[in-house]
Amino acid sequence: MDDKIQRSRTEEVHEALRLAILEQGLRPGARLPEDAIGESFGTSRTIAREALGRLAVEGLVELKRNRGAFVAAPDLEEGREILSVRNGLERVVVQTLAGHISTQQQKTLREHVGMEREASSGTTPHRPVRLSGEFHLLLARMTGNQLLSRYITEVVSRCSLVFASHGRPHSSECAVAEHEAIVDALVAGDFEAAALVMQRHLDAVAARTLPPLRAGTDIRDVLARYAAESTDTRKPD
Amino acid sequence: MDDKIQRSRTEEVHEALRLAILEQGLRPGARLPEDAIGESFGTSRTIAREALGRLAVEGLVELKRNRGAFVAAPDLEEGREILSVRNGLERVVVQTLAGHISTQQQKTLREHVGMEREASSGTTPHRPVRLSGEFHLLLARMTGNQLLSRYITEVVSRCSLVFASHGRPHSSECAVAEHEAIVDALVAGDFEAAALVMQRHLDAVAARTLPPLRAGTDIRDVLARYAAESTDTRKPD
DNA sequence: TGGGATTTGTTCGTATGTATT
DNA sequence: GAATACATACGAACAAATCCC
Repeated sequence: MDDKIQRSRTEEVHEALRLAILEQGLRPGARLPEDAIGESFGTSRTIAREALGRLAVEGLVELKRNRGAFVAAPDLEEGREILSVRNGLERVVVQTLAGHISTQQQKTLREHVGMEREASSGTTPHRPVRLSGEFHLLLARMTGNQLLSRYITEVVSRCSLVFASHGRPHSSECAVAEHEAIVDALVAGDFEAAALVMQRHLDAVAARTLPPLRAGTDIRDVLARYAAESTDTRKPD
Repeated sequence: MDDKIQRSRTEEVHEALRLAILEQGLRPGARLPEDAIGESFGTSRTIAREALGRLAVEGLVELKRNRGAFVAAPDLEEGREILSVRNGLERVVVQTLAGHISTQQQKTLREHVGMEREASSGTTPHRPVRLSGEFHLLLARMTGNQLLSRYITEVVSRCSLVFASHGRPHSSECAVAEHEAIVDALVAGDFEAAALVMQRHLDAVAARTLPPLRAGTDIRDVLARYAAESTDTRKPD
Protein backbone atom coordinates (compact mmCIF):
# COMPACT_ATOMS: atom_id res chain seq x y z
CA MET A 1 0.00 0.00 0.00
CA ASP A 2 1.03 3.55 -0.58
CA ASP A 3 2.44 5.23 2.44
CA LYS A 4 1.74 8.63 1.03
CA ILE A 5 -1.77 9.70 1.73
CA GLN A 6 -4.16 8.99 -1.07
CA ARG A 7 -5.05 12.27 -2.58
CA SER A 8 -7.83 12.51 -5.06
CA ARG A 9 -6.86 13.08 -8.64
CA THR A 10 -8.84 16.28 -8.53
CA GLU A 11 -6.77 17.70 -5.71
CA GLU A 12 -3.55 16.92 -7.51
CA VAL A 13 -4.65 18.75 -10.60
CA HIS A 14 -6.08 21.54 -8.50
CA GLU A 15 -2.79 22.06 -6.71
CA ALA A 16 -0.70 21.81 -9.85
CA LEU A 17 -2.80 24.33 -11.71
CA ARG A 18 -2.74 26.62 -8.74
CA LEU A 19 1.03 26.56 -8.66
CA ALA A 20 1.27 27.10 -12.39
CA ILE A 21 -0.90 30.16 -12.12
CA LEU A 22 0.94 31.64 -9.15
CA GLU A 23 4.34 31.02 -10.70
CA GLN A 24 3.03 32.79 -13.77
CA GLY A 25 3.53 29.79 -15.98
CA LEU A 26 -0.06 30.53 -16.93
CA ARG A 27 -0.55 34.24 -17.36
CA PRO A 28 -3.68 36.16 -16.38
CA GLY A 29 -6.28 35.95 -19.10
CA ALA A 30 -4.95 32.71 -20.56
CA ARG A 31 -7.51 30.18 -21.68
CA LEU A 32 -7.81 26.92 -19.77
CA PRO A 33 -9.61 24.36 -21.95
CA GLU A 34 -10.73 21.27 -20.11
CA ASP A 35 -9.37 19.06 -22.86
CA ALA A 36 -5.87 20.46 -22.75
CA ILE A 37 -5.69 20.26 -18.99
CA GLY A 38 -6.96 16.72 -18.89
CA GLU A 39 -4.45 15.67 -21.50
CA SER A 40 -1.60 17.39 -19.66
CA PHE A 41 -2.29 15.51 -16.48
CA GLY A 42 -3.22 12.25 -18.12
CA THR A 43 -6.77 12.36 -16.96
CA SER A 44 -10.15 13.13 -18.42
CA ARG A 45 -12.13 16.32 -18.66
CA THR A 46 -14.19 15.51 -15.60
CA ILE A 47 -11.23 15.90 -13.28
CA ALA A 48 -10.04 19.02 -15.01
CA ARG A 49 -13.51 20.43 -14.80
CA GLU A 50 -13.79 19.87 -11.08
CA ALA A 51 -10.38 21.36 -10.42
CA LEU A 52 -11.30 24.42 -12.45
CA GLY A 53 -14.49 24.75 -10.47
CA ARG A 54 -12.62 24.88 -7.20
CA LEU A 55 -10.07 27.33 -8.51
CA ALA A 56 -12.97 29.48 -9.58
CA VAL A 57 -14.34 29.49 -6.05
CA GLU A 58 -10.93 30.61 -4.85
CA GLY A 59 -10.95 33.40 -7.39
CA LEU A 60 -7.91 32.24 -9.34
CA VAL A 61 -9.81 31.40 -12.48
CA GLU A 62 -12.83 32.95 -14.04
CA LEU A 63 -15.59 30.73 -15.39
CA LYS A 64 -17.57 32.12 -18.28
CA ARG A 65 -20.82 30.42 -19.02
CA ASN A 66 -20.57 28.09 -22.00
CA ARG A 67 -17.25 29.69 -22.87
CA GLY A 68 -14.84 28.03 -20.54
CA ALA A 69 -12.26 28.87 -17.95
CA PHE A 70 -9.62 31.61 -17.96
CA VAL A 71 -6.88 32.58 -15.58
CA ALA A 72 -8.34 35.42 -13.56
CA ALA A 73 -7.07 38.88 -14.43
CA PRO A 74 -8.17 41.05 -11.54
CA ASP A 75 -8.28 44.76 -12.24
CA LEU A 76 -6.87 47.33 -9.87
CA GLU A 77 -10.19 47.99 -8.20
CA GLU A 78 -10.45 44.32 -7.40
CA GLY A 79 -6.93 44.48 -6.09
CA ARG A 80 -7.90 47.18 -3.65
CA GLU A 81 -10.90 45.17 -2.54
CA ILE A 82 -8.73 42.16 -1.87
CA LEU A 83 -6.21 44.20 0.05
CA SER A 84 -8.96 45.72 2.13
CA VAL A 85 -10.17 42.29 3.13
CA ARG A 86 -6.65 41.05 3.64
CA ASN A 87 -6.02 43.91 6.01
CA GLY A 88 -8.87 42.81 8.21
CA LEU A 89 -7.76 39.18 8.17
CA GLU A 90 -4.12 39.92 8.92
CA ARG A 91 -5.29 41.99 11.81
CA VAL A 92 -6.95 38.93 13.28
CA VAL A 93 -3.72 37.03 12.75
CA VAL A 94 -1.58 39.44 14.74
CA GLN A 95 -4.32 39.82 17.32
CA THR A 96 -4.32 36.10 17.90
CA LEU A 97 -0.56 35.76 17.84
CA ALA A 98 0.66 38.82 19.74
CA GLY A 99 2.27 37.68 22.96
CA HIS A 100 1.70 33.99 22.22
CA ILE A 101 4.75 33.23 20.13
CA SER A 102 6.65 30.22 21.43
CA THR A 103 10.43 30.19 21.23
CA GLN A 104 10.19 27.46 18.61
CA GLN A 105 7.84 29.55 16.53
CA GLN A 106 10.06 32.57 16.88
CA LYS A 107 12.97 30.51 15.62
CA THR A 108 10.96 29.36 12.63
CA LEU A 109 9.96 32.91 11.77
CA ARG A 110 13.48 34.28 12.12
CA GLU A 111 14.80 31.54 9.87
CA HIS A 112 12.21 32.31 7.27
CA VAL A 113 13.02 35.99 7.28
CA GLY A 114 16.66 34.99 6.94
CA MET A 115 15.81 33.04 3.81
CA GLU A 116 13.97 36.02 2.47
CA ARG A 117 16.99 38.22 3.03
CA GLU A 118 19.21 35.79 1.16
CA ALA A 119 16.81 35.43 -1.71
CA SER A 120 16.39 39.17 -2.05
CA SER A 121 20.02 39.49 -3.18
CA GLY A 122 19.71 36.55 -5.55
CA THR A 123 18.82 36.69 -9.19
CA THR A 124 15.76 34.47 -9.44
CA PRO A 125 12.85 36.76 -10.13
CA HIS A 126 9.79 35.36 -8.41
CA ARG A 127 11.39 33.45 -5.56
CA PRO A 128 11.46 36.44 -3.20
CA VAL A 129 7.84 37.13 -4.02
CA ARG A 130 6.87 33.60 -3.18
CA LEU A 131 8.82 33.63 0.07
CA SER A 132 7.21 36.89 1.01
CA GLY A 133 3.80 35.36 0.59
CA GLU A 134 4.80 32.29 2.53
CA PHE A 135 5.78 34.43 5.47
CA HIS A 136 2.19 35.50 5.84
CA LEU A 137 0.94 31.95 5.39
CA LEU A 138 3.34 30.86 8.11
CA LEU A 139 1.88 33.39 10.49
CA ALA A 140 -1.65 32.39 9.60
CA ARG A 141 -0.96 28.73 10.23
CA MET A 142 0.54 29.50 13.61
CA THR A 143 -2.80 30.82 14.79
CA GLY A 144 -4.13 27.27 14.55
CA ASN A 145 -7.28 28.74 13.06
CA GLN A 146 -8.03 26.68 9.97
CA LEU A 147 -10.55 29.01 8.45
CA LEU A 148 -8.22 31.93 8.93
CA SER A 149 -5.44 29.98 7.24
CA ARG A 150 -7.66 29.19 4.30
CA TYR A 151 -8.75 32.77 3.82
CA ILE A 152 -5.24 34.13 4.17
CA THR A 153 -4.03 31.58 1.65
CA GLU A 154 -6.70 32.74 -0.71
CA VAL A 155 -6.11 36.47 -0.40
CA VAL A 156 -2.35 36.06 -0.60
CA SER A 157 -2.76 34.02 -3.78
CA ARG A 158 -5.06 36.57 -5.29
CA CYS A 159 -2.72 39.37 -4.34
CA SER A 160 0.01 37.57 -6.24
CA LEU A 161 -2.29 37.45 -9.21
CA VAL A 162 -2.96 41.15 -8.96
CA PHE A 163 0.73 41.86 -8.87
CA ALA A 164 1.27 39.53 -11.79
CA SER A 165 -1.33 41.43 -13.76
CA HIS A 166 -0.27 44.95 -12.90
CA GLY A 167 2.90 45.01 -10.86
CA ARG A 168 6.27 45.71 -12.28
CA PRO A 169 9.31 44.05 -10.78
CA HIS A 170 9.95 45.71 -7.48
CA SER A 171 12.75 45.37 -5.01
CA SER A 172 11.50 43.47 -2.03
CA GLU A 173 14.30 44.47 0.33
CA CYS A 174 12.12 46.79 2.33
CA ALA A 175 9.59 44.00 2.69
CA VAL A 176 12.18 41.92 4.52
CA ALA A 177 12.77 44.68 7.04
CA GLU A 178 9.04 45.02 7.50
CA HIS A 179 8.62 41.34 8.12
CA GLU A 180 11.31 41.52 10.73
CA ALA A 181 9.51 44.38 12.44
CA ILE A 182 6.32 42.33 12.51
CA VAL A 183 8.05 39.41 14.20
CA ASP A 184 9.60 41.79 16.74
CA ALA A 185 6.25 43.33 17.55
CA LEU A 186 4.56 39.95 17.92
CA VAL A 187 7.26 38.67 20.23
CA ALA A 188 7.10 41.87 22.26
CA GLY A 189 3.43 41.12 22.66
CA ASP A 190 1.93 44.51 22.02
CA PHE A 191 -1.09 43.83 19.84
CA GLU A 192 -1.73 47.41 18.85
CA ALA A 193 1.85 47.88 17.77
CA ALA A 194 1.83 44.66 15.79
CA ALA A 195 -1.43 45.59 14.10
CA LEU A 196 -0.04 48.95 13.14
CA VAL A 197 3.16 47.49 11.71
CA MET A 198 1.16 44.93 9.75
CA GLN A 199 -1.17 47.52 8.32
CA ARG A 200 1.67 49.79 7.33
CA HIS A 201 3.38 46.82 5.73
CA LEU A 202 0.35 46.01 3.60
CA ASP A 203 -0.11 49.65 2.69
CA ALA A 204 3.52 49.73 1.61
CA VAL A 205 3.04 46.65 -0.54
CA ALA A 206 0.00 48.25 -2.09
CA ALA A 207 1.87 51.47 -2.71
CA ARG A 208 4.70 49.59 -4.41
CA THR A 209 2.46 47.69 -6.75
CA LEU A 210 -0.80 49.53 -7.25
CA PRO A 211 0.51 53.05 -7.29
CA PRO A 212 0.44 54.42 -10.77
CA LEU A 213 -2.81 55.89 -11.92
CA ARG A 214 -0.50 58.04 -13.99
CA ALA A 215 -1.05 58.79 -17.62
CA GLY A 216 -0.30 55.91 -19.94
CA THR A 217 -1.95 53.23 -17.87
CA ASP A 218 -5.10 51.57 -19.03
CA ILE A 219 -7.83 54.13 -18.77
CA ARG A 220 -10.34 51.60 -17.59
CA ASP A 221 -8.24 51.00 -14.53
CA VAL A 222 -8.58 54.63 -13.68
CA LEU A 223 -12.28 54.78 -14.38
CA ALA A 224 -12.99 51.70 -12.33
CA ARG A 225 -12.60 53.43 -9.00
CA TYR A 226 -15.06 56.08 -9.99
CA ALA A 227 -17.51 53.64 -11.42
CA ALA A 228 -17.33 51.87 -8.07
CA GLU A 229 -18.96 54.87 -6.44
CA SER A 230 -22.33 53.64 -7.55
CA THR A 231 -23.18 50.80 -5.24
CA ASP A 232 -24.67 48.38 -7.70
CA THR A 233 -23.06 45.01 -7.23
CA ARG A 234 -24.58 43.11 -10.08
CA LYS A 235 -22.50 42.68 -13.14
CA PRO A 236 -24.47 41.63 -16.21
CA ASP A 237 -22.02 38.92 -17.20
CA MET B 1 -37.20 32.42 -24.39
CA ASP B 2 -36.82 32.71 -20.68
CA ASP B 3 -36.53 36.21 -19.43
CA LYS B 4 -34.98 35.08 -16.21
CA ILE B 5 -31.24 34.84 -16.36
CA GLN B 6 -29.95 31.46 -17.38
CA ARG B 7 -28.51 29.86 -14.33
CA SER B 8 -26.65 26.62 -14.58
CA ARG B 9 -28.32 23.56 -13.18
CA THR B 10 -25.42 23.21 -10.79
CA GLU B 11 -26.00 26.63 -9.29
CA GLU B 12 -29.67 25.90 -8.78
CA VAL B 13 -28.96 22.73 -6.88
CA HIS B 14 -26.16 24.42 -5.00
CA GLU B 15 -28.44 27.19 -3.83
CA ALA B 16 -31.29 24.86 -2.94
CA LEU B 17 -29.10 22.58 -0.91
CA ARG B 18 -27.55 25.54 0.80
CA LEU B 19 -30.95 26.79 1.84
CA ALA B 20 -32.04 23.37 2.99
CA ILE B 21 -29.01 23.13 5.21
CA LEU B 22 -29.36 26.61 6.66
CA GLU B 23 -33.06 26.16 7.31
CA GLN B 24 -32.18 22.95 9.09
CA GLY B 25 -34.21 20.84 6.77
CA LEU B 26 -31.00 18.87 6.58
CA ARG B 27 -29.46 18.52 10.00
CA PRO B 28 -25.75 18.60 10.73
CA GLY B 29 -24.20 15.19 10.23
CA ALA B 30 -26.87 14.04 7.79
CA ARG B 31 -25.71 12.01 4.82
CA LEU B 32 -26.00 13.54 1.38
CA PRO B 33 -25.92 10.74 -1.22
CA GLU B 34 -25.37 11.95 -4.74
CA ASP B 35 -28.12 9.70 -6.05
CA ALA B 36 -30.76 10.96 -3.69
CA ILE B 37 -29.90 14.57 -4.44
CA GLY B 38 -29.93 14.03 -8.16
CA GLU B 39 -33.28 12.32 -7.96
CA SER B 40 -34.75 15.06 -5.79
CA PHE B 41 -33.85 17.73 -8.28
CA GLY B 42 -34.58 15.67 -11.36
CA THR B 43 -31.02 15.68 -12.53
CA SER B 44 -28.11 13.31 -12.66
CA ARG B 45 -25.31 12.67 -10.21
CA THR B 46 -22.90 14.90 -12.08
CA ILE B 47 -24.77 18.01 -11.09
CA ALA B 48 -25.31 16.90 -7.53
CA ARG B 49 -21.66 16.05 -7.23
CA GLU B 50 -20.49 19.45 -8.40
CA ALA B 51 -22.90 21.25 -6.12
CA LEU B 52 -21.64 19.22 -3.18
CA GLY B 53 -18.07 20.07 -4.10
CA ARG B 54 -18.78 23.77 -3.97
CA LEU B 55 -20.66 23.49 -0.70
CA ALA B 56 -17.62 21.70 0.65
CA VAL B 57 -15.41 24.61 -0.30
CA GLU B 58 -17.79 26.89 1.57
CA GLY B 59 -17.56 24.65 4.60
CA LEU B 60 -21.22 23.69 4.69
CA VAL B 61 -20.65 20.06 3.84
CA GLU B 62 -17.85 17.71 4.65
CA LEU B 63 -16.51 15.41 1.95
CA LYS B 64 -15.12 12.09 3.10
CA ARG B 65 -13.01 10.21 0.64
CA ASN B 66 -14.89 7.36 -1.01
CA ARG B 67 -17.56 7.72 1.63
CA GLY B 68 -19.58 10.61 0.42
CA ALA B 69 -20.85 13.96 1.60
CA PHE B 70 -22.31 14.95 4.96
CA VAL B 71 -23.78 18.14 6.31
CA ALA B 72 -20.96 19.76 8.25
CA ALA B 73 -21.23 19.55 12.03
CA PRO B 74 -18.74 22.13 13.30
CA ASP B 75 -17.65 21.69 16.89
CA LEU B 76 -17.44 24.54 19.36
CA GLU B 77 -13.77 25.18 18.76
CA GLU B 78 -14.52 25.60 15.08
CA GLY B 79 -17.31 27.93 16.03
CA ARG B 80 -14.89 30.15 17.91
CA GLU B 81 -12.51 30.13 14.97
CA ILE B 82 -15.25 31.21 12.64
CA LEU B 83 -16.40 33.97 14.95
CA SER B 84 -12.86 35.22 15.29
CA VAL B 85 -12.54 35.54 11.54
CA ARG B 86 -16.00 37.01 11.26
CA ASN B 87 -15.06 39.67 13.76
CA GLY B 88 -12.19 40.80 11.57
CA LEU B 89 -14.34 40.83 8.45
CA GLU B 90 -17.22 42.72 10.02
CA ARG B 91 -14.72 45.26 11.20
CA VAL B 92 -13.77 45.90 7.59
CA VAL B 93 -17.44 46.26 6.76
CA VAL B 94 -18.10 48.98 9.30
CA GLN B 95 -14.79 50.62 8.50
CA THR B 96 -15.80 50.89 4.87
CA LEU B 97 -19.35 51.96 5.59
CA ALA B 98 -19.01 54.37 8.51
CA GLY B 99 -19.96 57.83 7.33
CA HIS B 100 -20.78 56.67 3.82
CA ILE B 101 -24.36 55.56 4.27
CA SER B 102 -26.68 57.15 1.73
CA THR B 103 -30.19 58.12 2.77
CA GLN B 104 -31.52 55.36 0.57
CA GLN B 105 -29.29 52.82 2.23
CA GLN B 106 -30.28 54.08 5.65
CA LYS B 107 -33.90 53.61 4.71
CA THR B 108 -33.24 50.07 3.57
CA LEU B 109 -31.47 49.22 6.79
CA ARG B 110 -34.15 50.74 9.00
CA GLU B 111 -36.81 48.81 7.14
CA HIS B 112 -34.92 45.58 7.59
CA VAL B 113 -34.51 46.14 11.30
CA GLY B 114 -38.22 46.84 11.41
CA MET B 115 -38.90 43.47 9.84
CA GLU B 116 -36.65 41.87 12.39
CA ARG B 117 -38.55 43.50 15.21
CA GLU B 118 -41.85 42.24 13.84
CA ALA B 119 -40.55 38.73 13.29
CA SER B 120 -39.09 38.58 16.78
CA SER B 121 -42.59 38.63 18.27
CA GLY B 122 -43.87 36.07 15.82
CA THR B 123 -44.02 32.36 16.30
CA THR B 124 -41.98 31.02 13.39
CA PRO B 125 -38.81 29.65 14.88
CA HIS B 126 -36.00 30.26 12.40
CA ARG B 127 -37.29 33.28 10.58
CA PRO B 128 -35.78 35.77 13.02
CA VAL B 129 -32.48 33.93 12.81
CA ARG B 130 -32.48 34.16 9.04
CA LEU B 131 -33.36 37.84 9.09
CA SER B 132 -30.61 38.47 11.57
CA GLY B 133 -28.10 36.91 9.24
CA GLU B 134 -29.46 38.82 6.29
CA PHE B 135 -28.88 42.09 8.12
CA HIS B 136 -25.17 41.41 8.06
CA LEU B 137 -25.28 40.33 4.43
CA LEU B 138 -27.06 43.56 3.61
CA LEU B 139 -24.30 45.58 5.21
CA ALA B 140 -21.63 43.57 3.44
CA ARG B 141 -23.22 44.09 0.05
CA MET B 142 -23.44 47.81 0.65
CA THR B 143 -19.68 48.02 0.78
CA GLY B 144 -19.61 47.13 -2.90
CA ASN B 145 -16.67 44.86 -2.12
CA GLN B 146 -17.48 41.56 -3.77
CA LEU B 147 -14.86 39.50 -2.00
CA LEU B 148 -15.96 40.88 1.33
CA SER B 149 -19.56 40.01 0.51
CA ARG B 150 -18.59 36.47 -0.35
CA TYR B 151 -16.61 35.94 2.82
CA ILE B 152 -19.30 37.46 5.01
CA THR B 153 -21.87 35.25 3.33
CA GLU B 154 -19.73 32.26 4.10
CA VAL B 155 -19.01 33.02 7.74
CA VAL B 156 -22.62 33.97 8.41
CA SER B 157 -23.75 30.69 6.91
CA ARG B 158 -21.27 28.71 8.92
CA CYS B 159 -22.25 30.53 12.06
CA SER B 160 -25.82 29.47 11.45
CA LEU B 161 -24.59 25.92 11.17
CA VAL B 162 -22.71 26.21 14.45
CA PHE B 163 -25.82 27.51 16.14
CA ALA B 164 -27.85 24.73 14.59
CA SER B 165 -25.42 22.19 15.97
CA HIS B 166 -25.00 23.59 19.45
CA GLY B 167 -27.30 26.51 20.07
CA ARG B 168 -30.46 26.24 22.00
CA PRO B 169 -33.38 28.45 21.07
CA HIS B 170 -32.57 31.96 22.17
CA SER B 171 -34.58 35.11 22.19
CA SER B 172 -33.27 37.41 19.53
CA GLU B 173 -34.88 40.59 20.83
CA CYS B 174 -31.65 42.02 22.07
CA ALA B 175 -30.11 41.35 18.68
CA VAL B 176 -32.61 43.72 17.12
CA ALA B 177 -31.61 46.50 19.48
CA GLU B 178 -27.98 45.82 18.70
CA HIS B 179 -28.59 45.99 14.97
CA GLU B 180 -30.29 49.30 15.49
CA ALA B 181 -27.29 50.60 17.40
CA ILE B 182 -25.00 49.52 14.57
CA VAL B 183 -27.03 51.44 12.02
CA ASP B 184 -27.02 54.50 14.27
CA ALA B 185 -23.27 54.37 14.67
CA LEU B 186 -22.69 53.93 10.95
CA VAL B 187 -24.93 56.85 10.09
CA ALA B 188 -23.24 58.98 12.74
CA GLY B 189 -20.01 58.19 10.94
CA ASP B 190 -17.76 57.37 13.85
CA PHE B 191 -15.82 54.32 12.75
CA GLU B 192 -14.39 53.46 16.14
CA ALA B 193 -17.80 53.57 17.75
CA ALA B 194 -19.31 51.44 15.01
CA ALA B 195 -16.51 48.91 15.28
CA LEU B 196 -16.99 48.67 19.00
CA VAL B 197 -20.73 48.18 18.73
CA MET B 198 -20.24 45.52 16.08
CA GLN B 199 -17.69 43.65 18.13
CA ARG B 200 -19.85 43.75 21.22
CA HIS B 201 -22.77 42.53 19.13
CA LEU B 202 -20.82 39.52 17.90
CA ASP B 203 -19.50 38.80 21.36
CA ALA B 204 -23.07 38.88 22.62
CA VAL B 205 -24.17 36.46 19.93
CA ALA B 206 -21.30 34.20 20.86
CA ALA B 207 -22.13 34.42 24.54
CA ARG B 208 -25.74 33.47 23.85
CA THR B 209 -24.85 30.41 21.87
CA LEU B 210 -21.34 29.22 22.70
CA PRO B 211 -21.18 30.16 26.34
CA PRO B 212 -20.00 27.24 28.40
CA LEU B 213 -16.31 26.41 28.70
CA ARG B 214 -17.32 25.58 32.23
CA ALA B 215 -16.60 22.30 33.85
CA GLY B 216 -18.42 19.47 32.16
CA THR B 217 -17.76 20.63 28.64
CA ASP B 218 -15.66 18.56 26.36
CA ILE B 219 -12.11 18.88 27.55
CA ARG B 220 -10.78 18.70 24.04
CA ASP B 221 -12.46 22.00 23.29
CA VAL B 222 -10.36 23.58 25.97
CA LEU B 223 -7.17 21.81 25.06
CA ALA B 224 -7.44 22.55 21.39
CA ARG B 225 -6.42 26.17 21.81
CA TYR B 226 -3.26 25.12 23.54
CA ALA B 227 -2.58 22.37 21.07
CA ALA B 228 -2.71 25.07 18.42
CA GLU B 229 0.70 26.18 19.66
CA SER B 230 2.28 23.40 17.70
CA THR B 231 2.09 24.52 14.14
CA ASP B 232 1.20 21.28 12.41
CA THR B 233 -1.80 21.79 10.20
CA ARG B 234 -2.22 18.39 8.69
CA LYS B 235 -5.04 16.27 9.88
CA PRO B 236 -4.80 12.59 8.98
CA ASP B 237 -8.22 12.39 7.45
C1' DT C 1 -13.62 -13.68 7.45
C1' DG C 2 -16.12 -13.03 3.26
C1' DG C 3 -19.41 -11.83 -0.10
C1' DG C 4 -23.10 -9.01 -1.75
C1' DA C 5 -25.25 -4.50 -1.89
C1' DT C 6 -24.58 0.22 -2.16
C1' DT C 7 -22.12 4.43 -3.17
C1' DT C 8 -18.54 6.92 -5.01
C1' DG C 9 -14.70 7.87 -8.72
C1' DT C 10 -14.01 8.21 -13.41
C1' DT C 11 -14.59 7.97 -18.35
C1' DC C 12 -16.64 9.14 -22.54
C1' DG C 13 -20.54 10.18 -25.78
C1' DT C 14 -24.19 13.40 -27.14
C1' DA C 15 -26.50 17.85 -27.11
C1' DT C 16 -26.25 22.72 -26.70
C1' DG C 17 -24.41 27.03 -26.81
C1' DT C 18 -20.81 30.53 -28.32
C1' DA C 19 -17.37 32.62 -31.40
C1' DT C 20 -15.78 33.17 -36.09
C1' DT C 21 -15.45 33.27 -41.04
C1' DG D 1 -26.53 36.91 -41.74
C1' DA D 2 -25.74 31.91 -41.98
C1' DA D 3 -22.83 28.07 -41.54
C1' DT D 4 -18.92 26.03 -39.52
C1' DA D 5 -15.75 24.93 -35.80
C1' DC D 6 -15.05 24.39 -31.23
C1' DA D 7 -15.70 24.01 -26.16
C1' DT D 8 -18.69 23.27 -22.52
C1' DA D 9 -23.10 21.19 -20.05
C1' DC D 10 -25.03 17.23 -18.96
C1' DG D 11 -25.99 12.34 -18.68
C1' DA D 12 -25.43 7.13 -18.77
C1' DA D 13 -22.47 3.41 -17.80
C1' DC D 14 -18.38 1.09 -16.00
C1' DA D 15 -14.79 0.34 -12.31
C1' DA D 16 -13.29 0.60 -7.65
C1' DA D 17 -13.93 1.26 -2.87
C1' DT D 18 -16.68 0.82 1.34
C1' DC D 19 -20.20 -0.89 4.31
C1' DC D 20 -23.16 -4.37 6.21
C1' DC D 21 -24.84 -8.79 7.11
